[in-house]
Amino acid sequence: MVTAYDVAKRAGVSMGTVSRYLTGNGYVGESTRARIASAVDELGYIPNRAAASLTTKNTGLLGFVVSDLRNPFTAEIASALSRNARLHGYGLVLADSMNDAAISVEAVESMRAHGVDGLIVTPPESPELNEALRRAAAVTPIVGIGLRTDPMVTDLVSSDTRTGARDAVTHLLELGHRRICFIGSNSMASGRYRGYEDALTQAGIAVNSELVVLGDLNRSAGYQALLQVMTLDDPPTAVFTANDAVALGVIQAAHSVHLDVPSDLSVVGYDDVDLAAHSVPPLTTVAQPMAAMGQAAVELLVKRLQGSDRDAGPEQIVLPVQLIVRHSTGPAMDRKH
Amino acid sequence: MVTAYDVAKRAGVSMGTVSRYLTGNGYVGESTRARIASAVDELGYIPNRAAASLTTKNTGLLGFVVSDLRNPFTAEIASALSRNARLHGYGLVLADSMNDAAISVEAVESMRAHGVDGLIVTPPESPELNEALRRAAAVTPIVGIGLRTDPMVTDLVSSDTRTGARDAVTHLLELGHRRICFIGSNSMASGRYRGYEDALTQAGIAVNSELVVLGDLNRSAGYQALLQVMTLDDPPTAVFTANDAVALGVIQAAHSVHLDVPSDLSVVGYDDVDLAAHSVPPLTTVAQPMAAMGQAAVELLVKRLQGSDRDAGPEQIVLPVQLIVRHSTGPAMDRKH
DNA sequence: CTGTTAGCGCTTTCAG
DNA sequence: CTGAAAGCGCTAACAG
Repeated sequence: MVTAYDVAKRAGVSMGTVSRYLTGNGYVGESTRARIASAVDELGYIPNRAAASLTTKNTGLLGFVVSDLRNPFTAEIASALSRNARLHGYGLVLADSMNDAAISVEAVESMRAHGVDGLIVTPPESPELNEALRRAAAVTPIVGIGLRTDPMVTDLVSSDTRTGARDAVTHLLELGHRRICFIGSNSMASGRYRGYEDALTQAGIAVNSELVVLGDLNRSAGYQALLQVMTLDDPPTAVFTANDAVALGVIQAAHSVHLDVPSDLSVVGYDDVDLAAHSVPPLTTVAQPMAAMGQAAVELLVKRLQGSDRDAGPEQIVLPVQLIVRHSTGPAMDRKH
Repeated sequence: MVTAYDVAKRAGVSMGTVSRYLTGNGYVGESTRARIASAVDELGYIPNRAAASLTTKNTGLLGFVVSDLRNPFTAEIASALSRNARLHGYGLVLADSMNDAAISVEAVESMRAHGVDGLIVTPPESPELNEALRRAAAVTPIVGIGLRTDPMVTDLVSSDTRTGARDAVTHLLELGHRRICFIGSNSMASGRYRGYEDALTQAGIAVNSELVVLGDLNRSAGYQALLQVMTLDDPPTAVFTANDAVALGVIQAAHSVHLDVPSDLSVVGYDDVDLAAHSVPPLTTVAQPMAAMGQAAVELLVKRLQGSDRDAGPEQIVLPVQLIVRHSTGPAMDRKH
């Protein structure tokens, strides 16, 4: 292995000088600089960051504990993180927890052992993880992406779900829909539900609990939910769902009962997964700015790492979301005939 | 920061003993062991692997330079790598090159600087990368996933593309198709094309160059290609494409000219991307064993790292591929009427 | 079974 | 502007 010492010897200088050259701390004469430079590449020298970290206390590594890499959503965030970490001179250590709390905790510890300078985490799902993060936060800046941790020990990057949902429902309202169904997860406190309420309220329409169905967030849940609401005396003409999977299930259910989307029923999803653009009809949905979220997360972390606000209180960044109108939504039809 | 020294002090032993306890090398008495154990967790001690690496020469880190994380394909491999690395006690450093050769090279160097014990790389696309890998290979075991590097310096994990393609075409043949079109990329040397040839030859059918169209591997290329072959005097009744995107384009084109899939035209794709299961009709396609490939890559690397065959010649693992029959293929129809 | 003692490769004072 | 020297946290002989 070629070390800084070898470089020093070859360039005829001391190790201290080589180090100053490499780190950019302290002066190095013009000609010395040149000699070191050529020694470096003649030898193919690559500095050992682990050794450096021993004195500098940082490894140049950022950790990312991701809930599920196979989700295109988080994969895109991971991609953005990799890119932005690189742009700031950091490497990225990745651990896919596959939605398993125990693995997440293990991953956080492992990353601490590897001395990551900062940590990025997507949806902290469990008390144990929260606890592990709390411990880690004492040593290392952490930023969460997406959901908020319970005791909010970390910085947070999220998107403006509530506004996104409001926009989606407003879009439906503007198309003339009045009976708009919400199919979502169990939390009425979710931004998606609140945005739905906001839009209706703003339009002077009361929320009708018959039109709100809460359950799992997958295709079959959407399928069932739609069949259920269509049995109402006065069924909805549009539905807003908490995610695209549900929306796709809704569309499928609609077809199964010979309802055309969008002429008989408009549906808007949430997330803009890959599938959304290719469903039939292509899905109107709300896209989260994944790349921007990844970038914001890295920048937040780097600011903590390099800035003076190392110990400032938790910060939160909320990014705007975008309604993407495709072909699953259309004008409300008069149900009379 | 709490160090091994603190633990030693608290447990009333020497650092050497703590080290032996931690690494498992050498004997540590029962009671001593217990005292160290409690000191460790009272203090919340986490060993510093970077420091350890200084003497052990390994960091417990595996590097993964991925061609494009947003491809569900490689994302799944990344997920498998993360999982298997963890199972073997390694962390995973990830760099998404976004198909950029310069970034790939930079990533390889960065990983060397971080001292990864081994490197995993998906499709080495450029001469520069090949060169960087060649340099790195002198120091670190490398395994490629997918394509082969030009001078084959690295171990390789791939899937049996040729057989997969042959199976796909044979499936079409068994359905009675005789005029089967191949839509693929520019390389006739590709396994996919060769598998197509194999199957036809085996069935005693000559390859008809009219039915082979080579070009880009995306949706619109597939769309165009189909339109083109359908203008032949005797158009194909089935098409085998080099990937799912192309297949989806083909289906779209078929619909646009009022051809029903599969009754008028059968189509089979390659890759089994997420979309494939959800297209209309769901796509018959060939799935690569991504998870198995990730696992094989890690195991190959770990074997090099821990085994005695550190310097054995390059090894190659070819994993079997699986034809997934869905609904885009059906019996050949007589074109007479 | 356990303590002592050299380093590992690099950064960082501190003198020159 | 540059050299010398003292560690950083840990492991690996080597004695005992």
